Amino acid sequence: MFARVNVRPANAPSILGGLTAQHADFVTSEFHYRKGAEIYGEKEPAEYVYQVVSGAVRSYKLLSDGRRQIGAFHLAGDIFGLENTEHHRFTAEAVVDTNVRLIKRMSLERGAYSDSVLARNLLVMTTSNLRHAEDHMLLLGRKTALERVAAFLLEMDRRLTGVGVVALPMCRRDIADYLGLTLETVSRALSKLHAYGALDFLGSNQREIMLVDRGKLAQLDN
Amino acid sequence: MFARVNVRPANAPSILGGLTAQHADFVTSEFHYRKGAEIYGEKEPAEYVYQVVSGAVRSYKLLSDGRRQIGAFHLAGDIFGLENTEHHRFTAEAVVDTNVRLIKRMSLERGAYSDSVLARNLLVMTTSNLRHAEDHMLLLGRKTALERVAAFLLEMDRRLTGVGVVALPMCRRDIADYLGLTLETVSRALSKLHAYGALDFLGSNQREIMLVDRGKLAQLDN
DNA sequence: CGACGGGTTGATTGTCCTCAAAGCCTGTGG
DNA sequence: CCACAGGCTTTGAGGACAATCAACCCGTCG
Repeated sequence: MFARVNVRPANAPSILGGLTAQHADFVTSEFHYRKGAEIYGEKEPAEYVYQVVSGAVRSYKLLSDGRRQIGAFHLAGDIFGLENTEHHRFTAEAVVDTNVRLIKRMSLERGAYSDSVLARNLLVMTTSNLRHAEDHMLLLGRKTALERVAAFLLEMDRRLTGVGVVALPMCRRDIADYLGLTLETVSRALSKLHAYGALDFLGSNQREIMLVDRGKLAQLDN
Repeated sequence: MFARVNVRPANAPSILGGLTAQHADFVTSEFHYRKGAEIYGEKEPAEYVYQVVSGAVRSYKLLSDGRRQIGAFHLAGDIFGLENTEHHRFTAEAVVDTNVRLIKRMSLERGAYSDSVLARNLLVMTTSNLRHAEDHMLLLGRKTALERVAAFLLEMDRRLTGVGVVALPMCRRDIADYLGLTLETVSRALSKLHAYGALDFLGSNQREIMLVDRGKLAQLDN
């Protein structure tokens, strides 16, 4: 059968790997967060940097009336909470039960001064976040609902280590808030893609999706 | 009367200033681009980093059918084209007649290895771009047309050195493609804000806008 | 002058949102 | 073991906001 929980991906960044090797004292501890638990809040002082060991995390901003925009999902292996600012710019919550590794931010800053490789890695990670945000602006500003959902599935397919199957850790509402849509629109788009023959639903909870025809999805993705 | 062309802002980053002082050989030349001229294209090798001396630049991505998302406007003093990747991720064009200073990217990279201050500055600039993109995702994903236009005006008010007046260098279509709207919707929103008493039009071309009541705009901005 | 670029405004359309109902699965407690 | 509640999802009906299509205005420039 198919794994329900995401495992350590093959493409996990060597950044923290290298970091732990060279700077073992940076890694302070590992922590478990229950589904829905807040890891840090927007505007809180940024004391730590985090790496997802297992599970998934959502980073989001809120408007005053509760509208929510999820800026990114962090999956196993991903590093998040690296702000380079005094305060967090997002709220981070566990999407499902999640294990997280913590690194003290102060040590990273200090390290970056003395260690040009570490400095370079910080820049690479920040650039990678920037690239994702830039692509997501295009999606949010200019793509249709169907195109957004197709792009989302392809992104998750790439990032989750599914063996042909995308096992989404997040609910429809999370997907909607990531894509700038409503949960109903996401659901309708998925149904449409199913009818179109681009995907199949596997599990009983509709979160395991087999991408039957990636070509059809890619065509929608532009 | 009011200046029609943006002048060098007081808050221009000291980053490149310091850079030119310490690494004068990095600055290769200054260049003029006519209104509408392309400075570089998406996926072109990133050879240079740029700084706007006067004028304005738009950075955008296109979908295959021509839909356009402007990721950022670069105004006098701003640095752009700093990708940290081999290739540019946006196309950059002059919004109006624009003067631009060029810095060879290779020299920057080399400098960052030996010079930790320079490395730090690269990170700061990238982080600043990231923060802007993160805020813009919230706008594109979750704000209404009126809220987007209000936020846009406040951003331009902050960034342009207007003496009470925002002298927009870009046309309605550019604003629309920045805000994920159509030019008609932008125009309607501006008319609505005018009727609402939040702003006045000054010039004959409707691009000089006086923010009569920033409070009203800020309220819409959340 | 007449063409053109840029802007506004009106009428209509369409995509997505909102509101609502129902189904399914899981877990819990009698 | 079954009843039932709650979370999550799907689907339908109607409505709203922004897009589209279109007309017109204004200023500039050849």
